[in-house]
Amino acid sequence: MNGSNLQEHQTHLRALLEAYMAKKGLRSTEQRRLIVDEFFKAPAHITIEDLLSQVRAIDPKVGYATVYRTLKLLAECGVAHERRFHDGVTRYEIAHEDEHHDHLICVECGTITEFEEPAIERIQEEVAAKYGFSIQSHKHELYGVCANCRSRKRLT
Amino acid sequence: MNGSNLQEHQTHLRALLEAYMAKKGLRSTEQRRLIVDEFFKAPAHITIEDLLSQVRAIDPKVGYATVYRTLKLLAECGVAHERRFHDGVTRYEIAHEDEHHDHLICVECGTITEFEEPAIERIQEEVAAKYGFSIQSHKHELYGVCANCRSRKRLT
DNA sequence: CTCATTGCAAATAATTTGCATGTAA
DNA sequence: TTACATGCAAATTATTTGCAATGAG
Repeated sequence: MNGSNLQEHQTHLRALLEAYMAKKGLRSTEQRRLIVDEFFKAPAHITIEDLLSQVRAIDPKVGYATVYRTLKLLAECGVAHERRFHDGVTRYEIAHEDEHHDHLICVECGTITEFEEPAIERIQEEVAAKYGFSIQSHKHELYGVCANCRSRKRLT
Repeated sequence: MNGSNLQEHQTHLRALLEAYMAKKGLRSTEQRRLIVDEFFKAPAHITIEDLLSQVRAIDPKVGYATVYRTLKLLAECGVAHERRFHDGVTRYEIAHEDEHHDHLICVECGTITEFEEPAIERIQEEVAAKYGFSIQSHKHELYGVCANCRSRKRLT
């Protein structure tokens, strides 16, 4: 995805949010705008905790609950996805233009890498068809040791 | 897997547990025996809550924490696996003889179906290799609507 | 006897909610 | 003005832990 597509995609997501808020009679507040802006700038798979401190660097008065509620809102309207990996903390990720990606999670350093594999997607659909199941979403995570950690271990 | 293999497998798991307990100097108590027996009889993907009431039907004095600690123990020695699906509750599953299976989860009725797909396993390994990543475990869950719920919906 | 285990209750951790006050529209 | 939003603190939910009493080896 090139720069202008990224730009367009963000614009699209913001429009999605705006439409959802209009439909529900929700209001655009200073806090929400700030939280949303920071969320778009934040690294993928950010936690509420981390996003809160990023937000508080700009406005220290923002409360925990507001960030929670705003991210729930983003998740509801499809702008963000909630992800829970093995550490019991919910992480949020901007909705990708292409939703078909999964995760490699390093159990040593916690690094999360995304991958995409159309062949897996296709087989998933076959499996679902076999069971008469219609897929709405999926979660596919590989836990193990990343290349970095593996080479670090070989050195020690 | 036929009946005698199932039997053998259970025996194997019990031996695994016994060995682990011996190694760690842990004791075989009435509660642990009861909880483990009930766990083996319980449906797959049982919650602590449900297992506790199953256990309390036999011995009402057993505490929540004991079930927790016993299932943690089973998970540690590889007799059970902890699974967390989208509802925020930890579920436990008996370790299968064949570990390579994944889950279809119905978002309507909550039914969890297991599936096995060697082709996906193989591609996973290819993906991992591409990133220099060594897989220790994985989680692959398909969320959607099961055949039953789909036909029920068509009728209404 | 010794030390792991139990059951209870209290502690944590993550998240959610109630409510008085603030503020978009 | 009206009712949604905020920030705080308190409530919830799931899980974990401390500890005195109990019980296995």
